[in-house]
Amino acid sequence: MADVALRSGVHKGTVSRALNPATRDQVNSSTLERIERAAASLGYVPNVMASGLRRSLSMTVGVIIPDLTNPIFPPIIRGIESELSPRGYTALLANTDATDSLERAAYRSLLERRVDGFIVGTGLTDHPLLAEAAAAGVRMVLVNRGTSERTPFPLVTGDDASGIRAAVDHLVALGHTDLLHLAGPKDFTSALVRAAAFKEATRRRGLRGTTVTASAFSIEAGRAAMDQALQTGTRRWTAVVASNDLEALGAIRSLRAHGLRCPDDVSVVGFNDMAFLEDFSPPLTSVHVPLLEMGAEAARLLILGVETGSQTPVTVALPVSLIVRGSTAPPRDPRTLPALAYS
Amino acid sequence: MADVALRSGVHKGTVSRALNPATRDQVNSSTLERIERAAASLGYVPNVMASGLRRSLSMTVGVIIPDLTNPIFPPIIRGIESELSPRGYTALLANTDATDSLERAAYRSLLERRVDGFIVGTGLTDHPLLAEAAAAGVRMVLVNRGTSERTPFPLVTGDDASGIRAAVDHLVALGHTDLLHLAGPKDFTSALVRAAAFKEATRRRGLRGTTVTASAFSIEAGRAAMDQALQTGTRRWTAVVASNDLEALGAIRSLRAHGLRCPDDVSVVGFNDMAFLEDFSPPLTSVHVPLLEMGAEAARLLILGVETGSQTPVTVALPVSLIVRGSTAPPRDPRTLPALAYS
DNA sequence: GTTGTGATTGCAATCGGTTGCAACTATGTC
DNA sequence: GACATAGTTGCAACCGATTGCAATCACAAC
Repeated sequence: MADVALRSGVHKGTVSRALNPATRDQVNSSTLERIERAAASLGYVPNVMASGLRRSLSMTVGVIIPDLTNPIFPPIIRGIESELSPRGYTALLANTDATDSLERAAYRSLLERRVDGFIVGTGLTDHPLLAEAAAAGVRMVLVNRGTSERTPFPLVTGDDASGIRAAVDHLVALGHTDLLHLAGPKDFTSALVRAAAFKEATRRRGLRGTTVTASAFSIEAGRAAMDQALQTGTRRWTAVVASNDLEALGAIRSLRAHGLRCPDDVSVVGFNDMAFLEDFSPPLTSVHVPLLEMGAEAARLLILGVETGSQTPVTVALPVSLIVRGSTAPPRDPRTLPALAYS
Repeated sequence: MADVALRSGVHKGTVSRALNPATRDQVNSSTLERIERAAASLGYVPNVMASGLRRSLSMTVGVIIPDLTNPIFPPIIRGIESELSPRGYTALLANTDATDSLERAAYRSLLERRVDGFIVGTGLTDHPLLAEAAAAGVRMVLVNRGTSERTPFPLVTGDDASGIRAAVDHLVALGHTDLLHLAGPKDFTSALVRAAAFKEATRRRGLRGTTVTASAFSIEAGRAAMDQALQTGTRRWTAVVASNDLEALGAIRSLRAHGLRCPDDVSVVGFNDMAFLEDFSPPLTSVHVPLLEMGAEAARLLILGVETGSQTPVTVALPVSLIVRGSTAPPRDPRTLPALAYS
């Protein structure tokens, strides 16, 4: 910038004003043009760090998620980015593998970079970091999963309860009366909310509902939980509502290993409607969650908080919808169930 | 930091030395302890921007990709991050949608943030930005896809040619002698390399090989290209080697729409081995590319370049391997081909 | 001719660390 | 006791912008 000032024969303060859109009108148009020419010919690139240092603003947002390879996160992050980049913000990404130590490290590292705010998608129910952040006056928005306690931060999720209700209604309409819920780990609020909604929905409709809990939101955990469900005595349920698409996929693998077919023997509904579900075997019926929009809304909320300087802990529950594909069908006549099912 | 200095009764220069691991041994251990206590009690968080300003180092790396929701990128980025974060670097993410203007904007925006280097996964064959970056002395590593011209930047890819050869060999072993290559768009080098390898492999083995080119590396484009291939006269080929898993998926959709089954009527091989392929219908045989490792290697190369201050344009081709699943099988007797196939 | 007004521009402090250099202290050596 | 040496710490300039305040200037009004 000093070079530009020298080249155009003005003080660097004037250059600063000329190059900043907000103060551009304070400088004479002929000077402005001269400065702009000088800047262009010198290939001047402003230093956001220096500007940020002075204005204590970094124009960056920290995004903390457990694992980018979990298919729900890429769309969320794209959504976030779609709102950030037009406004000049950039996303700093950190994965935590849901590890407490990595999570602290990521938080700290982003804090050291003076991010203007955080978008957090880890969603562990109890989180000391949140209280800490709140106390420190950090701007933050929770996405996808909330926390058990009240937090001072806004939250953007899908409407979990209504998604589960839609899934149950769909199965009921097909003729199922005995359902299994493949719940997610208890330390995630989304899992808790969905499990509660399942209980409530089956009770209301007078259905039999059983629940098994997977140890993680993953294919492996879903499969293990399903294995367990299939090993305990006589199976009565004819359909499964999973808390997550990955668990649903694991469940289908387990069913297949036990000689049961989906949807012929057992119907399965997933949750999130991750990409490519229609190409799966069978194409998975799932609750569509507007992940992109979720990320975008979270980013909007965060920027609002950053720019107004205050946040209200609203909860935004985005509408979801059931996408019916090939993994759900009317139940078979129980008498024709294959023997293996009872093993 | 001034507060910490005040509190511990030393000069801020000393605090700086005490808190920096590299200069920590220059300060007396009792003073050090006093400073650390003061820092902790004050909740001091160093400002990386300020430090970066002085040292002209930002400890950040810009990652430019076309689209995070393309399933090959999340693993690559995880790989990158796994190398960056232990060394104190953070990734700044930017999507470009393969748009030239967005790409320039992303590059510029990251440059303004004074990233220490770039990892670029866009892979358009001709790229003015690369020449520009090279001229500006920017550190950069290309990942997944290279460029047609020689660039002064290192490149990390999978071994495309050997992957295609493995796919062809596998199909030959099954008894196929007439293959179709579903190529990727010509403006991506990976597509070009794979197409050339296909030509070469079929020629060497004395097979008939046809090529159709998809307009993008996507399901839709793959499907469209396949539709086209199926509409042109009599089909002789019995297997398809796609340039990419998404194209393969699109091809399978097209086949299905034309009343052809995979692998019964037509075998299909994908490329990249993206996640969840084994749950697809049919489970897709694909060339496994070590995406995580690719990202990690790119990050290592970049950090090396940043820290040594010089880069050599090496090309690292990571070994790939064919993962055989359910989408490939021996060809049917041509006479039993369903009539639809000839439509 | 004087004064007021608004538009430009210069000045210099500041943001929060880093670092070469100088100063000071304690210890050891002859 | 003088002096060299190593270990600590203070000093102050600097990184590259931003911005409140003051200075300057041109022009119009009186």
